[in-house]
Amino acid sequence: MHIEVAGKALDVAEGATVAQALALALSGKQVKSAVCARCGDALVDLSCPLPADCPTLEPIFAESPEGLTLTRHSAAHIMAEAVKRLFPEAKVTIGPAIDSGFYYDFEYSRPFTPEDLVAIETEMTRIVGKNEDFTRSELTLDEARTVFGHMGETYKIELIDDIAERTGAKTVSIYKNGGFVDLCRGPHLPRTGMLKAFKLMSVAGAYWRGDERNPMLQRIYGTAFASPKDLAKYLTYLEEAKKRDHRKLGTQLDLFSFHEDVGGGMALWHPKGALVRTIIEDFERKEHLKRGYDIVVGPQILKKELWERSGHYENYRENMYFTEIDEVEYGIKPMNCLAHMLIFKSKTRSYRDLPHRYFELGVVHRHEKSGVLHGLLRVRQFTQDDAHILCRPDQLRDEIVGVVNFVRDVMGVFGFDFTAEISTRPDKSIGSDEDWDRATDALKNALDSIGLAYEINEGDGAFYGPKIDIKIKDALERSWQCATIQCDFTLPERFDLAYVGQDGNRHRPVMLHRVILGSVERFIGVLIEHCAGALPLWLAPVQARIVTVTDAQNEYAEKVLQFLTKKGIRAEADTRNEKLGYKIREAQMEKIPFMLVTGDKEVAAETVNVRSRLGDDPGEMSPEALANLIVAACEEPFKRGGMSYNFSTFRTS
RNA sequence: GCCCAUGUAGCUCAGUCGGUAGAGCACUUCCUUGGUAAGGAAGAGGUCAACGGUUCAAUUCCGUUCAUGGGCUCCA
Repeated sequence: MHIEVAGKALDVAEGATVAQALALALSGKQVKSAVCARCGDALVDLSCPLPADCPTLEPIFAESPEGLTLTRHSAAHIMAEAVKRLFPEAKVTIGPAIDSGFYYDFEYSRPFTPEDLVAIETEMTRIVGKNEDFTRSELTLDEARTVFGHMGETYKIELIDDIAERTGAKTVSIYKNGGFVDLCRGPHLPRTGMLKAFKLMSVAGAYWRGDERNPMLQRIYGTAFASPKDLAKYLTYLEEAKKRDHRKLGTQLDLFSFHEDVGGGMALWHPKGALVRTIIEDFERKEHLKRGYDIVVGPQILKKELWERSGHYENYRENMYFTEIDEVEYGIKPMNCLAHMLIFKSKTRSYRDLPHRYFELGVVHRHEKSGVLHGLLRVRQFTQDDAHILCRPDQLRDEIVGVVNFVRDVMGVFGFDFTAEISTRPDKSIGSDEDWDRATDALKNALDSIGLAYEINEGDGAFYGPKIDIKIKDALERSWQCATIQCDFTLPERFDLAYVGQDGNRHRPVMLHRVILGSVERFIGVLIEHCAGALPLWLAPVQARIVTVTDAQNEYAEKVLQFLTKKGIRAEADTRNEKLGYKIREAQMEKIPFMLVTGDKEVAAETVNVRSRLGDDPGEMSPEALANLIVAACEEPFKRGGMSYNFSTFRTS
């Protein structure tokens, strides 16, 4: 038969295997290093006979994304083989490749221990060393049920039934490596020996099919790469991420803490951390005022009846805290919208005055499940930079544009790139098709007009309206959801919000919920990891520390400190009786942007010798020049978005 | 919420196969006046997360609670 192999047009004998076909176009070494092949759109095993309808054949190597996924999937099978050898009673379930490696879920009478992991890893190494073949065969459903029934693999039978029902398939494929047989779509590595680099990472509980009503299984996580070098690189990356962990840095830099006696998910902000928050919040308040928002403040608890009217009591009660005063039940707010609605409703509104943009740095409480709490990234009390925009339908698009531009400008200040996703109407939702179409179009339109690319998540919107989610990317390429813009058709309806139109009639306003940073807590957590604790100059709790060489310079240091403080710079003086190197080290570890070395030479010249935490030392200069440098550098990040901001304090002591 | 692991000084961690504990850093005092990532000495600091049980005796073993960490979407 006539096909194209790796770009070369060739004649391939009938009945040839994929590997044999590849060998016609590639060197022996290349064929040996291929893990599978792409035939048309499908991936096929090298050992398979060449499929009849296969116009093109391309080798897939371990280094490619498909090759990596395949390698990991095969690693999962090898791990399962090892587990079945060591723990014959264990039942296998599923074992896919994932972004960070692979896992396999087992049912076993007891949890696997770290010692078990070591033994399993050793067994895997042995299996790799034996270089067993992965062999594929096709079975009818009944044959497959019999095979797995004999082995007592009840989960596999459940999967077979599920596949039959879902796809209508008449046959399934199984793969065998060593003594281990698994139901699997494949393809796989030709031989176990081709697994060059793997490591088992952790054990965890996981529900069968992710459903907490199902039995808890034992999941073993591992990772695998095309080469030991890639594996080492990944492990280094994990180390780096660990070093940047905001929980660790939060303690080290004395920004915040959690306290057992307070309860989970509630942060205590120390002076330095609280200062960082204060600056961010101050910037946000000012910037919102500049952009035509009004600052409002709502109460922390509102009567239960109000939450019933909004629908939160019905849909969100599980996540809310309640309290009682004089036999009246109150709900602690998990969202800020209710007060904003009532503010709008407090008097008759005219079409002339729309839009109303209510901004609140609102403290909300949400009862997150105890198991999901995570440092500042997942807490139970947090502050949202929340706003609700109430506008006429014809203003919707421009309002969305305004919000997206706002997001872009703010993320630019912090140095985050971001991407946008639009989520459309889910199956379970309220509102007319017309409303949904109009709102979804407004969201798309707004992004189009700004020229921001976006993905569509069909059916992923909230039940009350479509939304835009913004995901930012940090220095380690991890993405975080912060900003969201959500259209809402329910709340204006439920609260009977109205404005008087040009025609003198009552009209329903459109409502947008939106946050820029999302949760201030979470954002600061992400920011800390992004900058590895070295907060940008404008946010650094201490911007400069004067370090004296000996106590002979203490008086001068005090003078410089007074001067810088008057200039609005957050400075302090380290006049302790310690050596210079010691003070420098400490300041460096605290990630203070500028260390001002002050010895006899500087006193005489009335200068300071400026050392930067980055190592690009600006050198000796007058306190005046330094103050100007810092002030200018603090303003820099805001210029890109055409903004300006400056937080200055004038401490007296 | 569920599974597993962990909880010892402010921080990082040893240790006790059941006989109430130790290091380094940080802190305090003293010596040292030293030019860009740790000078030296002494001292103080702990209901061994909390509560209950077993025991002559529990920080250690068992149970419960609280907190922290890794998971609980990836569909053969």
